[in-house]
Amino acid sequence: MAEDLAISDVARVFGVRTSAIRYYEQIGILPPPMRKNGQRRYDNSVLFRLAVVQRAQETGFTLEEIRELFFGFPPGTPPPKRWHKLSQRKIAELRERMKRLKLMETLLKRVENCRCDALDECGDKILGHGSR
Amino acid sequence: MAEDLAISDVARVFGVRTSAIRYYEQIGILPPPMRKNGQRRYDNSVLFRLAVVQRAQETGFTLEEIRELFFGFPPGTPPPKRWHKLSQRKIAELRERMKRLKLMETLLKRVENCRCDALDECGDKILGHGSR
DNA sequence: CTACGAGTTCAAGTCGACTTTAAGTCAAAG
DNA sequence: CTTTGACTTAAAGTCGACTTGAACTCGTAG
Repeated sequence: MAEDLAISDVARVFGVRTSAIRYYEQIGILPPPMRKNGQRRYDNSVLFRLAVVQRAQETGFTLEEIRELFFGFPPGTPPPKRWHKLSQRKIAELRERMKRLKLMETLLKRVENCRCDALDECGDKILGHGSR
Repeated sequence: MAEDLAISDVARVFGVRTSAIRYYEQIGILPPPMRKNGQRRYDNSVLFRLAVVQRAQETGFTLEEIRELFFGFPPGTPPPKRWHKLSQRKIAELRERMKRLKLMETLLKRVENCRCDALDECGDKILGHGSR
């Protein structure tokens, strides 16, 4: 297995800039790695860690929440429990956002059928007949 | 009808701070109103304009796009045509975001059933069995 | 020896939509 | 006359996730 990765190697694997890796270290999401001549050298454990980080990001977690995932629980708390707690919150958030997106879509469709002459009048009508 | 509104009146009607009104003027979304003793005085046309702005915002347009809506078309372009052009883009964006949200939800649910011991291993599994 | 590329640090910049702050003006009330 | 409250301006601050820039150090190639 690959050991002794330079920061640029790690960055390349995940398609991010080296500055992002340093940033993650700075905010405490990646542990400070060992150094060779002052330069960071990573072993492949960082790859797994970054995989979790990236997937969690795609899944909609902020970096703050991701830190919580790693360090916000008493040591020994099993991962499923950790994920579970954060997921609950997140899923609720997602549902909320979905609802708002759907509302937007309806509004946009309604506005597409609008036939008024003045923009301001137009907005007034939409506003007047809004769904709440 | 109400004329000669102070900035605080306008702000109160729309539930925003006066600073927001000045900001809209600054970025060219509201026209500079007349002044009385150096202070802004609005007539009610600003109310219609702001109604459009607010509704457009709720609907997911950025202020930049809203300016485009007002000023980005040859004079005389009817409102429906204006809305139509922007809506097309926006609806596409919305669909894209919806898809991503749904993906997130599936991922979260999958991770809830995860039973691994180490967070890193856990992420690895999710990553390895990701849907793309 | 010198240049090169890749690494380092710390501070500052970016984006969007505002807000906050500091310092000043004005009219009405006490 | 002084205070109060609402207004004015320009500039700086906020949030999140980074990026960019300046100035510096390394080991290696020519």
